[in-house]
Amino acid sequence: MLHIDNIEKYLRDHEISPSYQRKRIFEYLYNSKKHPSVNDIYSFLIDDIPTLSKTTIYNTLNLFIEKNIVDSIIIDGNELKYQICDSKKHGHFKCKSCNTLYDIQIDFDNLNIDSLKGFDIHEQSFYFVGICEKCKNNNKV
Amino acid sequence: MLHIDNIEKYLRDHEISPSYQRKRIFEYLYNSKKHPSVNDIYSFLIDDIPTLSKTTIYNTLNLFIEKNIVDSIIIDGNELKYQICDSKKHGHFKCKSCNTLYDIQIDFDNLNIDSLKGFDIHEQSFYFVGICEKCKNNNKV
DNA sequence: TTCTCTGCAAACGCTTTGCACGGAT
DNA sequence: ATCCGTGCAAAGCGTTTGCAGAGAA
Repeated sequence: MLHIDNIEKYLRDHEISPSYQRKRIFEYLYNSKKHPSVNDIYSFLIDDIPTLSKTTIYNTLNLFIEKNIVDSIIIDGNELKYQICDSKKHGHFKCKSCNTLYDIQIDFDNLNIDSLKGFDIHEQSFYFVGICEKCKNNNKV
Repeated sequence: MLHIDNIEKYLRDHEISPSYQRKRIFEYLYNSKKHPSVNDIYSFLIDDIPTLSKTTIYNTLNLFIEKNIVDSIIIDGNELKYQICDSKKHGHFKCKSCNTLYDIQIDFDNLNIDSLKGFDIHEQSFYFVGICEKCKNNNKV
């Protein structure tokens, strides 16, 4: 797991001038165990920053993506989710019942997929949808 | 690869009354090597069926999905792509250069991912983005 | 007739764009 | 004074919904 002890420095190191909004958005992403959407970020920060607009969140996230410190993922097709880039590649499992998005560690390097021979891979994504163990036990789905 | 020799019967067998539009949309999906979007289907069929509307394509595809004969996939986050359901699970590789979407055969059963133990998996998706061999050779990207 | 299918028009939700104000340097 | 970040308002785009007319049985 990526460890950052100084967000302001981290942003500067990635050529991002650390405005208050940008720091708070990054901080929320960094501390979040989930993979928040723009609305999640907005709902969380609006109490602290009453003037905050979603445009700023979109601007900021797109800047972060451009500077390669944040990734966007899409599971359902409705809204984008964001997460701090992590060198360790992982996939996702989305529980249909509780809507939790779990990180799934996958050893991509050992996949050895024949049909990918000769292709340059820049990005990869792997996800599952189903029912998580917790919901299976609680709700007997 | 799924083989269907009578589309009308295939639709009836899946509780779908085979209207002309539905047959043509299914036929296009079935013959298409790509994974067409609604716009792809519309562009292809509009010459033959000048009254065709995108609403009908959406209606039809959603009906097909409901009846489990078509899957929708999303790679980029902008528009949905559709494909005939195939029992053999596969992933996708999207070439950034030529925008081709390749099917990638993956042995999902042998993945043995520890963190998925105890989870019920209903859907799974696996994709890569990068440069395909053809584009590497042609354009020396 | 009755029921289903089609397709126009409008609505919807997420994201982007245009632009002007305000703060920092 | 200049530059950059912010945020309102509007536009954009893919998809869904409302609804009425056409067509099948």
